[in-house]
Amino acid sequence: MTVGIRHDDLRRRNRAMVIAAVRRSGEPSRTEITAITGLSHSTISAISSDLIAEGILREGRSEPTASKRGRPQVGLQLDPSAAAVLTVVLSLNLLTAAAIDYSGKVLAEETRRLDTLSLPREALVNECVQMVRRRLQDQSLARHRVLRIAFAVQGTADSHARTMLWTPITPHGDIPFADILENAFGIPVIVENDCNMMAVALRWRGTDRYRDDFIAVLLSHGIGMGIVLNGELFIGTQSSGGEFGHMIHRPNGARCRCGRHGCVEAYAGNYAIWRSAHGLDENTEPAADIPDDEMQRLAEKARAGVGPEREAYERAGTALGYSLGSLFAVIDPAPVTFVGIGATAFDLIEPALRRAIAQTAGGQHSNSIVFDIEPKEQMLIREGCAMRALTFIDQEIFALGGATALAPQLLEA
Amino acid sequence: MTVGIRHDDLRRRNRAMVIAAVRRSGEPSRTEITAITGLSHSTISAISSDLIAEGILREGRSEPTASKRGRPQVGLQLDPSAAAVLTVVLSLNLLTAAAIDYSGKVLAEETRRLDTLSLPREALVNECVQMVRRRLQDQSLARHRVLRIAFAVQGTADSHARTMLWTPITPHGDIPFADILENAFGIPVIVENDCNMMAVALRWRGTDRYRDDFIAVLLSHGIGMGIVLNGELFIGTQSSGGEFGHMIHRPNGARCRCGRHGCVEAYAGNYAIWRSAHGLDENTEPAADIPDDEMQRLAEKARAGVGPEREAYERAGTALGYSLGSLFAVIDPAPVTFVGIGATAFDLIEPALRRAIAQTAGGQHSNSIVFDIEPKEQMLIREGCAMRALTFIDQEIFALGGATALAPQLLEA
DNA sequence: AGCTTTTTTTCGAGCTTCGAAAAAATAATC
DNA sequence: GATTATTTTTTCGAAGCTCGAAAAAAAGCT
Repeated sequence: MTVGIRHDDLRRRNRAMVIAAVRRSGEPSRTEITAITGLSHSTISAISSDLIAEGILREGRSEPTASKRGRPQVGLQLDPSAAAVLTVVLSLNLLTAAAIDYSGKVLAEETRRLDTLSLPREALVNECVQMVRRRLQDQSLARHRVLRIAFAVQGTADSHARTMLWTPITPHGDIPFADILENAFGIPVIVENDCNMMAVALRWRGTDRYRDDFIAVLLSHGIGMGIVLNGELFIGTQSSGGEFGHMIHRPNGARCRCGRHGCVEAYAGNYAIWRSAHGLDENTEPAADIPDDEMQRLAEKARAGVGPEREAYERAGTALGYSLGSLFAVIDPAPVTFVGIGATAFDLIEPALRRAIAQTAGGQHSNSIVFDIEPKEQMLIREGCAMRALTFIDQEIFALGGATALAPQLLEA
Repeated sequence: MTVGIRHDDLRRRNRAMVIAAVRRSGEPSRTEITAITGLSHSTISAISSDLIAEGILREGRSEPTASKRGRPQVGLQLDPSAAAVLTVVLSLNLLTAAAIDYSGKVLAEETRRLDTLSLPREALVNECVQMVRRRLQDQSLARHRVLRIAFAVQGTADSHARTMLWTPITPHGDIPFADILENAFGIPVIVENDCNMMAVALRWRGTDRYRDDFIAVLLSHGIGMGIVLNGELFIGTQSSGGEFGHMIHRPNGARCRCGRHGCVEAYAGNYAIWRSAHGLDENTEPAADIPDDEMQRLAEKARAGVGPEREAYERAGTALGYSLGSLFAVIDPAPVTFVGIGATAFDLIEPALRRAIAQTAGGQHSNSIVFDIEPKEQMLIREGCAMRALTFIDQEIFALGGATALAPQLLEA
């Protein structure tokens, strides 16, 4: 806001605009880009011709748009071989990496089960480094230069997206994954919160209502949230990634994994539902991990009829409803996607959730609030990471123009 | 984000940048503006010479910066006669209007007491129109053209800042004040929430910690909030102006003025403290209005020793603490200024507030969170309105250049 | 084969910013 | 008091960008 626009910024910004238009629209013609960006035909022609010459865009081969009068439009698409990115997702007992080409297609992927809770710090770091090394040396990336690595983790990252500050999946904190991986491979790295990446992915999926303002809520062992406001990912002033799960539902209430009492998570996390369904006191120590099929069985029992299981899900719905409603009081209502294993039991949660939300200030139009379901969080997180890394390349590297002719990345460790 | 930058946008933006630099810095020299904006000397020279020729800026007369070697810097300041704005603030039983010159100085003001709760809709609207008419015809504005009117009201405005949707100060809602006043006077009008304007004012006061992220909380009959994030006023997706006062503190708790139960306001608003201090049930109907001196007396009693008054303030602090802490879980902690009559009793509220906030996720660094006090809300709201309207002129009118030579506004109704 | 329609490129004009040099205005020095 | 040094501000030509209009390209229609 405080810095002026220089003359050469202009080209950079407009190049970024054209690339963004292509990334968003699939295969727009130059004329369509003209309409999207509001720039003139001449400008779009000049910029896209540059981008094609630099190997960033290419003309689409297909010519399916028959039966129209004049010169046919020729669609522009991202050149898949212009670059590649790596995504790494670290979650409870699971490490996943994938190679993605510049157009966003998955080239290869790999998953490993780890006992993250008990693994020593060094071993955990080493697993990640080895995984990245294998992916980089894999032949799927032989013809690509990898320009970015996006690392997503459950928990909080610092505001510069360089260090994992805290996570519930291991007792070790303050791990500077960005520095570690950059030193090892010489490729820029960003560290991001998993729920934020879910939100980014939803935004790119392009559903109408997930454009400007929406929320992604992870219902898993813990509760997480990613928020998009005004079309941009909202990260708080310290980039903690929205600790929605630790909003206070009931002062001095049930015991939470975080050590405090009354958090939403202590009512709606897997362990909380499990604890409540088994009739345990709400101050019972949270279980470390509960397998997905165990939660599925719990949900089945709850669906079968009234009982402690049903009540546990209702309590979860109430906690989520009041907290979402309180959030909506400040943020204003927005569509919500529930992600993760808990989302498969949304039918059990929804009635109590809607009842609770209706009693809050943000719930005045409670019935018009839309909820969506997306059971598989892993894919969503990977998608978000990929888009995050790719748009970085678009804006910070390819928009510059001259700098495109970078030396090919070194793939040695 | 989706629209490209045209060549003529460049000048517009850089002109806006120069005007903003002058408005912010007081009386910067061209060289200082060069440093602030990052533009070249030549560009700043050209732009400021234009702005001076158009009567938007002028060279400062004072030359106090002695004792330096070379050619002395000559400061640039806003030309006070370039334009003027009107601010109108409507709050419980009070209507205030002020005329402000382009440099931000108050030219004249007027205050009227009204019984807003009982006044019919037509009469209320008429009071506002008459007030504006008197201000516009006043000779203090004889040599100024009024380019904007900013109308602040307790309650919610629509997202286009045109209609007052709902307010606690009168039973009438959906009053299109912007259209009414524009039709009457032919001057563009914006309708804003009072707490948002408090936040805008704090931002312009220029204290270091009120730059990028901070919160203004109005402690009055009701509880309101204005939030600035990333240096910009945050208004929710529907511009409801952050109904923080109606976050749920205790599900099914005390009765709130809004008809729901358990809202923060039902514990921390004037009526809630009064109700609690008098030992009334928490479901007792909220009082319509409580004079400031009555609240002062309550606070004195609470300071005198332990008793129901002291407890009432503690309950208020607890409610505010938990809610702020929950908000901080999502937004991340930020400095807070408490504004209004309740802020004068902050010494009574603070201990319980800090205790509560320390038990929430957002309160991990509870002791490092800074709280400030600003008892007089009226002045703050007026200041915010003025800056809002003035920056509108800066960006939407004066940044354009050619359009500056607008015909003088017609002052007739 | 010629005409119409639509997309894309080309080309000169008009702005804008920038860097370097010149001009302006003052303090320091001799 | 005249000269020199220093800092601010303006001037001027060069380079780059976008735009509109016109031309070129590539189809369908008659």
